[in-house]
Formats: sequence, C-alpha cells, structure tokens
Amino acid sequence: MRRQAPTLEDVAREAGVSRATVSRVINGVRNVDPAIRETVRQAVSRTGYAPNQAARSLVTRRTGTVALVMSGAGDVSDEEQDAFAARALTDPFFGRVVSGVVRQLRPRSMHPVLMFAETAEARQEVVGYLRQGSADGALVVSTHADDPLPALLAGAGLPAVLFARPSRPVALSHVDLAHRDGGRLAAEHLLGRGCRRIVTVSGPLAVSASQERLAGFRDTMARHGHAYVPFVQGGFTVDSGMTAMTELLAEHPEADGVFAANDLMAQGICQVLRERGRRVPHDVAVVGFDDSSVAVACRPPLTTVRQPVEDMAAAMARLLAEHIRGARTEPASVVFDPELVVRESA
Amino acid sequence: MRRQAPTLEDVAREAGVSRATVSRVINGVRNVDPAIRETVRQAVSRTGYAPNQAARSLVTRRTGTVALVMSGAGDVSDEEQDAFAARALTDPFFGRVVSGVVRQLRPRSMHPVLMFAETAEARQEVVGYLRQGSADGALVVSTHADDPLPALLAGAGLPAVLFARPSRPVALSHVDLAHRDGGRLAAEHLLGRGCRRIVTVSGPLAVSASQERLAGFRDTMARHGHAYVPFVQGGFTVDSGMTAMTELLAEHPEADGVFAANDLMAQGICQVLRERGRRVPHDVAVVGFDDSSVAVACRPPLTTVRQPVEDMAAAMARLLAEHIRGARTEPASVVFDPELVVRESA
DNA sequence: CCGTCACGGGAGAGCGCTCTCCCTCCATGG
DNA sequence: CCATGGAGGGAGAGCGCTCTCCCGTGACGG
Repeated sequence: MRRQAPTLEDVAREAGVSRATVSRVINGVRNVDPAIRETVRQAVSRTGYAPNQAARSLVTRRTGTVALVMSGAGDVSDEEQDAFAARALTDPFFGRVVSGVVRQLRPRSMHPVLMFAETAEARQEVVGYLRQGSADGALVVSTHADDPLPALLAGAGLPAVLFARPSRPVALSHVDLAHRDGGRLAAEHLLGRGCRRIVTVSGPLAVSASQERLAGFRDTMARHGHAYVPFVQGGFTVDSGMTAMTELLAEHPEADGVFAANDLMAQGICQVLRERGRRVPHDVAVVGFDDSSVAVACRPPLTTVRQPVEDMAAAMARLLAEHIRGARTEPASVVFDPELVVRESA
Repeated sequence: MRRQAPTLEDVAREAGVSRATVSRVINGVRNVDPAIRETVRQAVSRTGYAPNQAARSLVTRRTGTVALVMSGAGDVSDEEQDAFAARALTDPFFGRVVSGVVRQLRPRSMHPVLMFAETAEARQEVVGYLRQGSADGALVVSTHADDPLPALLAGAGLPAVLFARPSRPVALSHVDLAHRDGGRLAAEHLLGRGCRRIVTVSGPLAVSASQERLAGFRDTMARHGHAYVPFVQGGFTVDSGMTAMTELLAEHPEADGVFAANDLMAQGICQVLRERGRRVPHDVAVVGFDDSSVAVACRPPLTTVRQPVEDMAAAMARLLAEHIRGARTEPASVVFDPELVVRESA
C-alpha cells in the first residue's frame, strides 16, 4: 500500500483545481467557493492525502514542535547521566509539568520533544536542535541555579520560557512560584500549632527554589524569636529525607516540628519518625512542599505548601506560544502564589 | 542578530566551493580533499551555519524524530483525560521506559516526541502525526489489552514497536516480558518460605500483563495443591493496593503471604499491613513486581520480580531504528525473562 | 453603458537541502 | 604516448508545500 504518498498536486488533479486552491481549503485561508471546497474535501479523503510537514515547515519556518528540556546541574558524571532521565521522570513534579504543558500544547497542535540537558554536550544538542529549526522554541525546567542553558538559548536568540527564575538575569520569559512566601506559610503554620523546637530539611542549596524556601522559612522563624533553626540539606528524594531526619534527630531529639522543602522528603521524614516511635503529628508535626501525589498517599496525609505546578506549566506553554508567533517580544515574568494545604501531618 | 540564518549557499560562497561540496563535508559522505574540507569547516563556523532540518527532511524523508506514545484504554472521560498524562508519568515504570529509550536514541541523534493516546481523537492525532512525516516511527507503550492503536498503525503501514504483546495479533514488532514466569517466580518464593494462606492483588485485568502474571501465579499455586487463591483486582497504584488489601484482610484475616502485581501496590499493602499490626515479613510476606524505585524505598524493602524495563525500552528503540532504516522488514518479537530479587519483605 | 472593485481562482517562484549525473584532472598501465 | 579509470568537484533537478502576484468575472454605482 501507499507506495508513494499522494501530494497536493495529486489532490489538485483529482479535484480538477490548482494546487493553491487545495492548499487554501486545507489551511482554511481566504474564501473558497463552498462547492469547490466540498469537491476538494472529497478528493482529499479519496486520495488519503496527508500534508507533508517537512515541506510545510520549509516555507512557514514553523514545525509545531517545542523542546521540553529537563535541565540539570552544571555537569554530571557518566553513570549519573543515565540515571538523570529516570530520576527526573520519577519525581511526581515532572509528571505534573508535562501534564500542564501538554494540556496547553494540544489545542495548538503543538508537540513536546523530551530532552535532557545534564551535560555541556547535551546542552549544545538542545541549542543545535532549535537552531536547525527542528523545534520552534524551548520550555526549560531548570533545577540548578547556575544552569548555563538559559544564557545559551537567550544568546542564540531562540524563543524559550523557563520554569524558575534564573539566578543571573537573562532575557527570557519565566514562570515561578513565590517560594519565599511558601517558606513563610510553613513556618507560620508550625508556629501556630505551638511547635517550639523546629528543624528543617532544605532542598539542594544549588537550587534557587531551595534557597528561597529556606530563606522565607528562616526569616519568619527569626521574626518570631527563633533566631536559629537547625537544618540539614537534602536532595529532594525520599532517601535523602530519611538520611537528613536521622541526622537531625541525633542532634535534636526533642524536635517537635519539621519543615521539608518537598513532599518526597517529608515522606521519608515521616517514615524515620515512625520508626523512631514518634507519632506524626502528635509528637512531631511535619510540613511538606509541593502538594504532589505523594502528599495524599503518605501516612499520615501531608500538610503541605501547594505549588500549582500544572498551572505554572500551562502558563509556560502559553507564553512560549506567544513568543513563537511573535505576539510577545519582551520577556515576561509570571509568579504564582503558594497556598497552605492542611491535612493530617501538621 | 542573525536576521536571516545562513544557508548552504552562503557557506559555499564563503568557502569558494559549490553547495554540493559543503553538503558532502557536513554529512561526511564521499571523499573530499582534506584541504577543501578544512576550508569548508572554517566557513561553517565563521558563518555559524546550522543545516535546516525541514529542507533536509523534505528530501531524505527522515526527521530523526520518533513518537513515544503512552497509549491508554479504549476511551476515557474528559476529567480522566487531563489526569492521564500525570498519572502515566508519575508511575516509576514510565520513567524507566523513557530512560531506556533515550539512551538508545541519543547516539542515533533521534528524539522522542511525547504523545498520549487515551481517546479515539488522540489516536488519530498520533497516526496523522506519523503520516504527515513529523516522526519516522512510533514506540507504543500500551497498557490496555484491546488498545486499537497498534492496529491503526499497522494498517497505515507505519513503523512502530510495541511494549507488551498485543492481544490480537498485529504485524508490528514488540518487546515483552515473560509475565507468566514472573507470576511463577513469586508463587514459588512464597511457597518456599512456608506461606500457606496466600492471597494476591492483581493488576487491572484489562491489561494483558496483569492476566499473565495472575495466570502464572495461579497455575503454580494450583500445581502445589492450592486450587484456589483469593484475589482482588487492583489498579497498579498505591491507593488501589491499600484498598485491595483492606478488602482481602477482611475476608482472609489469616493470610500469611501476598503477591502484588506491581511494587506500587505492594507498597500500599505493606502500609495497610503495618496499620493492622501485622509485621512484614514475619506475619505476612509480601512479593511485588517490577523492581522499580519504590521497591528499595519501601519499608521493608520489597522482595520483587524484576522486570528489566530499561533494557526492554532500549530494545524497542533499537528495533524501531532498524525498521525505520529498512534494516528489518519482518516484525520481530523480543521477550525478556523476569528475575526474582529477594530483599526483606518476603 | 462603462469604470471600479471585491472576490475567487491559477501560475509560478521560491523555501534549503540532497543526490544523481556529468565533467575534469591526474595517475596508471600497456 | 595514449587509452583508461578512479577520484573529486560542480551543475541542476527536484522534494512538497506556501504565498504573492495576477487575472477573469460579475455586481454595482455614477
């Protein structure tokens, strides 16, 4: 079957009109006589015609594809490189990002190409991919504060939107959360519950979101008379949460409240607490961050600072679409507000 | 900057050679005089030339892009549709698939476009996407036994490779696990530990892998004198595992062993067991399936049937690449063997 | 009754590349 | 010394589309 796919020319011949007319019908531009339009439509379905995207892209300079880039640390060792994709995708956070992005892209008939930029080589590949016109723009989910990718993209004049504010200012639109407020919310809640010996497990400090959450948390604590809050740096994984909590418990066995910079770590923390015979929230209250799927799956369900990831991702996609079609030229910044979701853990 | 991207023509003029020669240098075909090659290379970097993929695809009929399709049930309601992507990506299983696929695709400079085919419309979009040459082929991770997508793809003569054997035979290559053997492994292990009152939580029976695991498990149990094994159908999620176990415990409080069709459910089962005061594995032994990231994160770490998902995904990508470049014309079938991984839960 | 204009359709010039021919040049052997 | 052939380079024909320009037609007003 279909030894040779039918072209516009074939359809035009079949319908007895010119190529231009068929093109008009297919793309719905300008008025075409209803009778002719119908004839063309029938010719299209009779021939089983499907427009060739490459030919189309060649002249429109648009592909309908965007790169969805999970951008990582500065550089990563070989064995880590393999795990990068798996780890990124295992985090419920990324699932939500993809979900939000896809929801916006679909009605625009755009499609995301998944890319990972964890090494200098991979970053060059992303830039090259865009420069050769394989994708119209990039959505970058950058975890590392000094990720070089945004600057590369901006330097090449490529349309891109970032998740998270870049540490060094760069001429790209971005979407972010008011992480500082999130930290404040967590502190106020723990304080409000009457917790007095509060500790915290931060995210990797190389991630600016971690720094902000921690800063907001500490500032609020300080304002309420807790000048010093013991903390340990975690890695945003369940495991790292467990390790961190074990460490904190060794030095501060009297702790009665803990703020974890994400839900995954909060889950690990709850686990360690339970193993040590501490009841959550009775003995120790735990506040997470994200309000991801694990927040409800966790025992007890987590009180957490909600980050509207899907909406943020959707905003990213919308911004990028605007940049691509030229409806927006100046970089924009959209900041979302966090929200405390009270469940059982605190 | 770059008002107009440089073309082959520009580079050729800059280097003082013909377009054809520049093309040869860039694609590394045929012999080119080393001196000229160097001149061209310099002209390329001086102009900052990047080949236009659309123009290239137009003539080569190849894009270097493959669709990575998460194909779902027959049809799905509107509210489920939104959640589909998020759910699919949250399951650690998909992360492993993507990781394996990307590892194979990268060295071939191919890229995956993420697509979700959970409705008839979405399936048509996938087929259309391939038909218009936006992608060279499809990798389909099909969960539902009677997923119509494989047949659509095969019918259109499009290169595609499936994860999981299709229920109705279809002329496409596929990669699968010997699920039946996996079920057998689980049964033998529980029996070997001395469990006598064994129950099981299956996956959704609409998924053929679930049926196979269950069948393998039951057959082995029957062969060892357990004609009937109480079972409840789960949904491959932590939640559904909890619900299922609660139900099973109500009717079979004396249970001393349980086989869960995946690790996520096994995790939920362990949680319920602990809440009910049953010690794992002392009172009840639990065997999971997959050996995903949660298997090690779970308390206690899960004894589970390992599915080499990354390798399977890599095999898929390799097969598809072969089909695309025409190195393979007949559909192939690659079946991997499961392996029991003994940890603490059983 | 003729000029004007809006509307619908066709012709054809590219978009930027690859790839098949063909041509030239030089090394080689009889 | 000339026929032969292989290697390296150039010319040019597309690939399948979009889009600008142009042309014919019929409605309308002066």
